[in-house]
Amino acid sequence: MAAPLGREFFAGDARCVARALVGKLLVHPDGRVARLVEVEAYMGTDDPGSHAFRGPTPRAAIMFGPAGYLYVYFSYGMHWCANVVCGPEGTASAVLLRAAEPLGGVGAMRLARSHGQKVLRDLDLCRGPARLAEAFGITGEMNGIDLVASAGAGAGNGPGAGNGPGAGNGPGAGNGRSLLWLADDGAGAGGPVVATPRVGLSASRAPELPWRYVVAGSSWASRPAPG
DNA sequence: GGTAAGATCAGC
DNA sequence: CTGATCTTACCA
Repeated sequence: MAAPLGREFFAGDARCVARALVGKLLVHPDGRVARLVEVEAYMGTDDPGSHAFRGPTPRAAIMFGPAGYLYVYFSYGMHWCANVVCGPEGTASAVLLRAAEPLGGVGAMRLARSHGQKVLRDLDLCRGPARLAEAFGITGEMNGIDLVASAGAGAGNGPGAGNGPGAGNGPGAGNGRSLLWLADDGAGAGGPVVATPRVGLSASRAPELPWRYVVAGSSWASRPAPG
């Protein structure tokens, strides 16, 4: 049983939320499920590594909004990366989803990730932020969606319930209408979670801060972590 | 209106 | 290690 995470889960300090998210599940309504093994916290106007450092620019504005929404940005002219907005409204922070262990819907992930006829190992499906986003079909069109189930998630068969992909089969049935959400199955991270410096930031622009949280020794992570 | 750098990945 | 590929934000 995997209980969807509510908005209050994301409303705290992004660094605490990030650490707590390791071991949680990312769930797509079509049955794709993966356990997060690596995330990073990005803060607001005090964090030079954050997109919100320059204030609420059009791209970063969503980071200043309420917690529990998806922030998707386009990276290096070809990749999408997925974040969860954290903290109280008016402050900016988010958690970047960097890597996960595929648990369900692996076929759909492989399909979403296959660019040619190349065969991808399970290990390569979600190992890295752009790979993870691609495996779950996350693109800019999903920027700003609510990752938290709306109240009264029960039936969801109203007059307007017809649109949207994959209405209500699979594990997603409990959530109502989100296109994507996070859940807790109680299993935890399966090992110690360690904090390391964030990946990919130029050292000259941002000081090294240990805001990357990763399961020690996990081979599902985008790069090895001490363990 | 021009430009440099970027929360990356895949192929040599 | 390097190329791909384009948006964002900053500067003139």
